[in-house]
Amino acid sequence: MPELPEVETIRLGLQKYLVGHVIESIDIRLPKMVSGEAKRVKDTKVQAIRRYGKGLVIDFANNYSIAIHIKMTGQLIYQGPRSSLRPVPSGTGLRSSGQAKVSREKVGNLPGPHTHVIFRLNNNSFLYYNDIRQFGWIKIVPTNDVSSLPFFKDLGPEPLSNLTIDQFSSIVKAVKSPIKPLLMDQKKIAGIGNIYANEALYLAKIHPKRQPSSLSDPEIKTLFDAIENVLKKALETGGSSEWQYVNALGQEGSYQKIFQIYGQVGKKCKICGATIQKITLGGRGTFFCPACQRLA
DNA sequence: GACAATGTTACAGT
DNA sequence: CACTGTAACATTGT
Repeated sequence: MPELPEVETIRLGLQKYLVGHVIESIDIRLPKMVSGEAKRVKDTKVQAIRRYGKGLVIDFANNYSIAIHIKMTGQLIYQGPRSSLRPVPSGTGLRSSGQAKVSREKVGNLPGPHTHVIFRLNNNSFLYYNDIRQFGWIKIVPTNDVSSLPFFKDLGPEPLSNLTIDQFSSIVKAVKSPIKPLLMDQKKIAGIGNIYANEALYLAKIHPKRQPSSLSDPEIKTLFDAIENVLKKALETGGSSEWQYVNALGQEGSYQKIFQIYGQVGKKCKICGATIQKITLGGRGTFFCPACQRLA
């Protein structure tokens, strides 16, 4: 699911296959998914792919950009020659070409019934935007305007790059909502969603309902480290493909195979053997070990 | 049929 | 205005 590790994995794929190429045509099958003038990003080179939290930005040489949010069920899938103009770092879960195993179950033939936008590129390749629930959006805007778009405007710091422990500590101490909704608040910290909030709190042995102001400094540091460890591990394994998520080549990640707490209701805690419980918090499914993650 | 599903976002209430 | 909590968006699967 598209949280920071999943969106970053997609970004690495798009960077590898799109940069340097040119969009020749854009087929918008579901107009409500797209805003702005599509013609602005035709016939100009893709320069870079950026990610902020769970948002993606494709920058073009003419200073226009495509901003994309795939929300819960969006997929961005590249089909075409796998010639790369720049290397992809290893250990990112993006399997090398040749060995690629596209998830037929999650992708199917393209375009499919949930393909809403099709980009055709100059090297005989295609980028498909699929989205079952149609919650996502694609916005074509001048590059300078991206940072003032509603989603990007108020985005908090990046947990894997510019978030410091001091900053995290002051954010935590200032908030009155329980700790789990805080972790998922994109305005406070960018990129953490329901799965990794659950996993990080379990790893840090902190109850999802704990009041942030009640956390000790060591607990805050432990949580800070847990967030980093969980997100890095998820990146290494290509993200979680519990539902629709696949990378830019249509391949699944494997982090869902090592979920410690998310979705594990009724199973035994691997640390203490207690039965994992599920509650609803902030409208989201919340999983925790009642023994390891105590409220008091 | 009821319910839940990775995420924002608009709205109501304090 | 700032903050917090809840429902809504649309579709699929159990």
